[in-house]
Amino acid sequence: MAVPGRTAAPRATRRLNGVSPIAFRTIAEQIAGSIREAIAQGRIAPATRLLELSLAQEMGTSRAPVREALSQLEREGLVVKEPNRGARVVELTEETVREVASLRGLLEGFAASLAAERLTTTEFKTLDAILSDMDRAAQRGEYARLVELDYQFHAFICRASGHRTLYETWTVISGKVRLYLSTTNLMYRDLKAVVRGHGEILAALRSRNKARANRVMQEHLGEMLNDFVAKVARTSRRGGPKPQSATFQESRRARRLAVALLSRGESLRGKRSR
Amino acid sequence: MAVPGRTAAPRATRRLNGVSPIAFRTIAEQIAGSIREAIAQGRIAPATRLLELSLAQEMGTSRAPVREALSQLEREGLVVKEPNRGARVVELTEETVREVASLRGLLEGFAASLAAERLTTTEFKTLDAILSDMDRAAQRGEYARLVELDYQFHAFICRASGHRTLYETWTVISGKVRLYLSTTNLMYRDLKAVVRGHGEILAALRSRNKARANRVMQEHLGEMLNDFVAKVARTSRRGGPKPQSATFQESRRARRLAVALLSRGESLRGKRSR
DNA sequence: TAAAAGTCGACTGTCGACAATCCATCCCAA
DNA sequence: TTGGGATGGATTGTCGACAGTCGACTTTTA
Repeated sequence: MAVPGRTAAPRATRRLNGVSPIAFRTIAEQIAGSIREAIAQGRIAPATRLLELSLAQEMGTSRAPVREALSQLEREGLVVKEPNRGARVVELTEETVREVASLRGLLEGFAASLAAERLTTTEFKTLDAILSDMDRAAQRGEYARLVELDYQFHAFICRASGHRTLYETWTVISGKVRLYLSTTNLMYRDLKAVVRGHGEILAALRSRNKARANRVMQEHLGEMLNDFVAKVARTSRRGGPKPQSATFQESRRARRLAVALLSRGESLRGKRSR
Repeated sequence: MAVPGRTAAPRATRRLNGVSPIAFRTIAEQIAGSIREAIAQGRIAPATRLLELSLAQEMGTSRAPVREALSQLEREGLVVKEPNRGARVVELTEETVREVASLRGLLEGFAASLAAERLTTTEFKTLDAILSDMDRAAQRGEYARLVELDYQFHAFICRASGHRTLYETWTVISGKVRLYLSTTNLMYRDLKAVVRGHGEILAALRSRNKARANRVMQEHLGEMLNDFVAKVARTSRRGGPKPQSATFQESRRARRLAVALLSRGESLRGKRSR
C-alpha cells in the first residue's frame, strides 16, 4: 500500500529487545501475548484473578492496553470477565473438559471429512513430515515437542478443511484444550500409541473417504478424552479442595443471554461463599 | 445525590426510559445492546465502519465504553476490528453464509441429539407453546414475529442440550445468522412450511431418538440453507457487478456511504450533552 | 505524465485522574 | 450471638487529553 519497509518500525521497535521480525504492533497485543504465554506455560494458574493495575505496573503501561489485552484473551476463551469483578483465567472443571472435548471431536471430525476431499499432495507431504517428526519425538521421549506437533497436526487439518469459520471456531475450543494441557502435564499414556493414532488418521484422509475420516478422527479424540478425564479426575481430586468458584465463570454471558432470550428478570447468579 | 444539572449526570446505571426490564449494568453493555439491536434490525448495514467518536457522541458518553462495547460485539462475532483501522460490522459473503449455515447445522444437530435425551415434560410444553405461537404468526403473516420465534425455538433446544460450551459456540454462530437475516428480509418462502418443519423437529425430539433428532434437525437447516443461498445469490447478483471486490478491498464509496448512514441515522439513544 | 515524497485530517491507541461498585469488616441493636 | 447497616479499601468503569498511525491529497521530481 503506502510506503513499504521504510516507515515500518517506528513505534513498536522502540521498546523491543529485538525479538521478532515483525514486532507486535500495539502494546495491548504484546501484553496479550505475554499473558497468553504465561498461562500456556502454567506460570499463571487457572482461576487466578488478573488485576488490571498490577498487570499494568508489571508491564510498565497504563491500564488501557491491559484492558484491551484482557478483552482479547476473553475472546480467545482463556479469560473470563465479569462486570465490576474483573477478569480471571478460566478454570476448567471436569464437566467443562468433557464438553470441550466432545465439541472438539465434533468439529474436527467435520474438518477431517472436508479435508479428506480437499487435501493436495503437497499438503499430504506436510502431514507426513509432521508425523515423522512426531515419531522422532516419541522415540526420544520429548514430551513437550510431541504435544506441539500433535497440535500442529490437528490445526493443519482444520485449516486444510477450507472452512474458515470452522477453523476459527476450532481455534477457540482448542485454545482451551491447550490451556488444560499446561495444567496437567500428563496427557499421553503411551507416546508410541499417539503416533500410531495419528498415522491412522492420515491413512483415513488418504482414502478420501469422508465418513471414514470423520469416524477415525472422532475415535482418536474420543480415546484421548478418556485418558484425559481419568487423569483430570485424579488430579483435581488430589489437587485442591476449592473447585467452587469456577462454577460461576460464565454467569455474565449467561445472564445477558437469558435476559435477551426470555426477557424475564430471573437472576442466574448464585450466591457466593467466602 | 449528584445534582443532575451541571455536574456529571448520575452515572448511567439507572437512567433508562423504563423500557427494558432489567437495566444493563454498565454503560458499555447498554451501548453494545443498542448497536446489536441496530445491526439486527438492519439499521446499520454490514461492513459499515463503526467510529468510536461518532458512537460516543451519539450515546452521550466518552469513547471508553464504546471501545468496550465494540470488543464485546467482536466477541459475539458481529463486529471485526483491525488494529489502527477500527471496527466494522462483519460482512457476510456467500461463502461465509454457507460456512455459517453448515456449522450451524452441525452444532444444532448435535444439540438436538443431546436434547432428545434430556428434554423434560415441562420443556416440551415450552416448545409446544413456541410452536403454536409460530403457527399463529404464520397464519397472520407476521413475518418478524415468526423469525423471532424461530430463533427462540432453536435457542431453546441448544440450551436444553445441557452442553454449555456448545450453547456458547452456537450463540456466536447464530448471531451471524441473525445478522444475515436482517439484511435480506426474505427468508421464508412458505410460512406454513416453516411451522411444519419445526413440528417435525419437535416430533423427532419426542421420539427420544438421538440419531433421528440429529438428522431431522440437520435436514431442516439444510433446506433453509438452500433457500437462503439461492436468495443471497440472486440478491447480490442484482445488486452489483462485482460482489467480490467489496469483500476484500472496501470501496471508499461504500465507506462514505456507511459513514453517512451512521451519522445520519437516528441516534440510538441520546440526550444529555455537556 | 507518472511515480515518489511531503502534508494534512481523521481515527485509534494510550495515559492519568476520578467516580462507582464490590466486598470484607466492624459496629450496634435485638 | 445474630442480623442489618454503615464504613473503608481495593478494583473496575468512565472521562478527557494527547500521541501515533493510516489514507487521501498535494506537490515535487525524473
